[in-house]
Amino acid sequence: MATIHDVAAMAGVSVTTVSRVLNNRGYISEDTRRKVYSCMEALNYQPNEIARSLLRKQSNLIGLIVPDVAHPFFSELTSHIEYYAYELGSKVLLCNSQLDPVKERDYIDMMKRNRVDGIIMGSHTLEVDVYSNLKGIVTFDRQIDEHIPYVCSDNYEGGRLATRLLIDKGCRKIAHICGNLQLQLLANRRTDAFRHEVHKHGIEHVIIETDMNVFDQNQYEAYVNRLFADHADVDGVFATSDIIAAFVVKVCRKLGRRIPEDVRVVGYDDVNNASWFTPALTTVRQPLKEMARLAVESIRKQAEEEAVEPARMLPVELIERETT
Amino acid sequence: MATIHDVAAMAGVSVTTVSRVLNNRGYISEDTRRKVYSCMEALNYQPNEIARSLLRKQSNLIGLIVPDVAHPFFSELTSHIEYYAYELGSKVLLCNSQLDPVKERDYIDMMKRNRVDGIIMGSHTLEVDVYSNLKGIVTFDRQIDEHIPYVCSDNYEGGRLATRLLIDKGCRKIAHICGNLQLQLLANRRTDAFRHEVHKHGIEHVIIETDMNVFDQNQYEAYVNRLFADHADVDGVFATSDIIAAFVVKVCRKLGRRIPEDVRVVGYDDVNNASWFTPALTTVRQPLKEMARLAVESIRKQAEEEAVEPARMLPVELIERETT
DNA sequence: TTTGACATGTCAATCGTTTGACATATGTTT
DNA sequence: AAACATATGTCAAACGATTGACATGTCAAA
Repeated sequence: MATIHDVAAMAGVSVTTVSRVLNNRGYISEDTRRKVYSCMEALNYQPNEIARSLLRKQSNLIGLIVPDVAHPFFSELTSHIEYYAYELGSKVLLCNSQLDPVKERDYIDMMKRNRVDGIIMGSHTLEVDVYSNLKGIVTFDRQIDEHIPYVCSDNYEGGRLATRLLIDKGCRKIAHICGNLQLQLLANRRTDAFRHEVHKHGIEHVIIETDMNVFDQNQYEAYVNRLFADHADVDGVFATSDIIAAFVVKVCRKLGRRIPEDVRVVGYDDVNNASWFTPALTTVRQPLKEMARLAVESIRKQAEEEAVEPARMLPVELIERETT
Repeated sequence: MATIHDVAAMAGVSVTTVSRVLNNRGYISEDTRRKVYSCMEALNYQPNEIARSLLRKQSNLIGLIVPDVAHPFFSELTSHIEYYAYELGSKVLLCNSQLDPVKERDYIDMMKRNRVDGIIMGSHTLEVDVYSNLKGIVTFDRQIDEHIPYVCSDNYEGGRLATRLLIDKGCRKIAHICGNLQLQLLANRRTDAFRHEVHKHGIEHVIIETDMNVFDQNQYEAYVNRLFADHADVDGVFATSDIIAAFVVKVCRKLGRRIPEDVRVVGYDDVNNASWFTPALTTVRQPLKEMARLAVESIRKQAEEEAVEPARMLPVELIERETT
């Protein structure tokens, strides 16, 4: 690969001059500017960003850690983050933690070694101290401690809306399938809201806590099968993700229960999938794109040492489709 | 951030010594080794990979360009690529081209500037010369020219299997929905196979060419609606992706056609989605994970200047589920 | 004639790390 | 005593680019 020296040599000028045209500083005549540009073209010169990063102490790299990009929720999130990073002239370094603490820690260290401008955590299994000593960080729907900014949506309201919809539609016994409540996720607020609503209205209910293992989808089916085996009279299900909801629909169909006549189902997230499904899924929409925007913005601000809001919570929206 | 000098100063040794323990070269006593490690720990030292990359002329970065990670096919591909990159100690730089030639070109230049070890192209809209002058490159299901290695699956066989299944099940009029045939995609072999089979058996058929615009999913629905409006007697559909197939199912349901009794549907790819759908989709499975492995391996080989196979084609498999 | 804008050059330091060449010890074997 | 392995140090160059300081021009305006 050609270096700035090669360009200078070919154009018959000094490297300082080339650098000057490259960075638009000092005086440069139109003549040399053109000459330099044409030499860069001829040599297929691309300034070495690695050298620049070293000098500037800025990599323009944003690290993104998610449990698995193959999961629709995270793939859509990733897509939006990439979009806003590109707008900023930054690049996205992608990592799947598989919720494996070893891999996650490894990735965080790797990112520190690569001097990323910041990390967006869509996953976390580790203790707080690992996250400190990072230029920038923001978590996604996860509150780790007061010093780490996060963006999330109004999980409590989402849980309330979903539960209320099922109650209003006349459900008598409602199941709620959620993730592992031991993990300190903000998503657990949905379960809080579910509990509150269901008690307020005196509705019979059951809560199923899954391992939230994103990767072994067969497990979901087993959970749902068990649910209907143990509680044949369930006529409403509020699942904490659209994928789980899809499995509920699948199992119901196998069991011969009609949706929404016999069982009503509400998902969560409103991933693209939700609208492709037949029947189309009723769900609670998170403003994913806007959340991604705020996350990237937070990293940018931290990199530029501007002040950042420690927490951003965005509104959710109930999307009624065919499963209720 | 602490540098190797800080570590050396704290440990009371020279930077050369620290570098020696870091890279395991030369003689080092157990004593100093321990001392150096504990100082690194205390200072939270992480060797600056940027400086290393500059010296080694190797970034350990693999660039991945896809149309959009939000698309299930590409998100699964990305996930597998990330997996194998991690195994190699490489990192994945993710780019969505949105099939926008400007953005794609911009990204390729960016990757050259960042001296990636290679690019995996899951998308391509550009002329060949842009791809040359790259350390490593491999395309995914796309044959650009003889000098650019690619990995793909047996598209012709996939098309044949899907078409034959519909014929064998007794379909009289089969529709095939494919992408833009102007783009030089290997996926077009599926259409070739469809044409061949359908002629061989004298089956009535119709081919719908879409813009393959991954992002505007409403378009798919419109295409499918038009299909059934124009050809009410279609009783078999072979769609070139599972997502399109999902829309076929959706529209059929709206139109009151039963699946598989009235219309049989075969998708393509076997993305995770396909098995979540109700009814579960019959589809042609591409060995995505293995394809990802080969792509990453090809980049690694190119970076290490080993010889690479110019083309790798993997077998596909017909997965019969509930839509046929 | 002096001043100042314009144009380019030379030189050296800096970013953080690696590496080879070479020096200088202290031990341990022959 | 010579030879050698072990352990560490000093020094400098290299990777590719940026930048500030300063020099040296030319040319036009005051």
